[in-house]
Amino acid sequence: MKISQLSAASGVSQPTIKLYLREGLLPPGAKTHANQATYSEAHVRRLGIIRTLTQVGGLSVASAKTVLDAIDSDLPLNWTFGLAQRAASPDVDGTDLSDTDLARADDFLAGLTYHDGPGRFGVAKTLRAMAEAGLEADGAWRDSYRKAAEIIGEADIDLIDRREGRLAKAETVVIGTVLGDALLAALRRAAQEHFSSQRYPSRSTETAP
Amino acid sequence: MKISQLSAASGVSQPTIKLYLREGLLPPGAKTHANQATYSEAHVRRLGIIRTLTQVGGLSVASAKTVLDAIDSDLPLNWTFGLAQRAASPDVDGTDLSDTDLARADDFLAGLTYHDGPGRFGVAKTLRAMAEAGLEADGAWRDSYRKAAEIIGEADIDLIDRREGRLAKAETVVIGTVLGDALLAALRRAAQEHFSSQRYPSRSTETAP
DNA sequence: TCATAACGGATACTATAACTATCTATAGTA
DNA sequence: TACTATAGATAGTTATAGTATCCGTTATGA
Repeated sequence: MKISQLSAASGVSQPTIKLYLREGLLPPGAKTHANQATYSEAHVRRLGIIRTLTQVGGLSVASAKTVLDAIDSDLPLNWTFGLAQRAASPDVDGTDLSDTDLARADDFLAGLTYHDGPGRFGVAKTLRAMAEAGLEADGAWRDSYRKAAEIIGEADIDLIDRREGRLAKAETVVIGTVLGDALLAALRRAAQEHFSSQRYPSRSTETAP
Repeated sequence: MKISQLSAASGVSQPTIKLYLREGLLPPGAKTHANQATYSEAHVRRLGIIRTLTQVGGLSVASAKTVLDAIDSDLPLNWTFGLAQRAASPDVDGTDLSDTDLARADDFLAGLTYHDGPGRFGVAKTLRAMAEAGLEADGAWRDSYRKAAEIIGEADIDLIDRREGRLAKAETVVIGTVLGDALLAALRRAAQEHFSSQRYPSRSTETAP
């Protein structure tokens, strides 16, 4: 398969494919000459994953590269997990978080063991932003969110457990981490619409401009 | 309060404040002369919300403007809801979704009434991406996600119900929609870490590079 | 009061990211 | 042989977010 066919098969333009080759997201084709190479079905599939990560998951090209590298590597699975979480969570380091911020997060996470990482830091950062924005979340709301997160987190781990082989597990980790966020956000919107229209039936058919 | 004090009080640089004024995100100060104006505490608060939406929520300046306009307007609350959902959900229109895509989404959403909008379309889009990426989600995982979304969606509506007055409700809708996504994603990571380390205790202290 | 600093507002500039276009020498092809 | 396609390098484009500079005017304090 030549690059024109790869472009046609994947729906990605030739210059963009060349970009991904340059940046190392896509492995080079098999060289037949100094300026000829052939590509395989694996390249088509890889391009699909790249577009999924960048278009649906909203990852930058650089972030997509790090998680793709993690899939290909033979790093322990929990490292891949951490890399995927970090790639999908913009700029989450512990700096600029005060003890108060972390205490608020740990309080919210009551019942969950926590470690330094995207989860704890992200919760701390978001709760601080909510407090600053004047959105005081009451206990009932917080309990619902924690309960929902527990259900999902366990389901995610179960799903990975059910995969066989490191590559399948790693792909599930990466795709699941990135697309799970998007799916959850969309489901949340659908559920909001459901309960909103259930509670205010008269308005249920109105839509925003 | 002059612009230098507004900058100091909000932590936003003067040129950036001028940018937000130009773009209409921040209302102009009270003019005292042709080239003098004074700003209030409301401007400080507004800047906080703008930074929250753009920095934590990841909204573009243009998207932030639309939801801020929605807070200020006297549109029905469910319109504000829709606008906030749309602003926080990049490019979710129904085009490019096939009947198959929508059927898959509706199947997933079983039990929830659904309408055309960011929720249904986003679910359809994400599930299609998962299928293309070869991540087949089994029934147990799907049930967990739907259950979690129901818990959260109802909690969100309850929280809004408990607010008094249109402005408070509208602010809760906007901040809650945008920051709720971020909080949920972070909680999910924390829960994944929790169950992962519970299940594989030997690896629990390792961290990704 | 008058020199200097700060102001509002307009304009121009910079940085980054993600593509896109063009160029060159070479290889396949009709 | 003529002509298109190719790999790879280089340069250009677009959009977004923020920064810097300039201008004439206003405030301020020694």
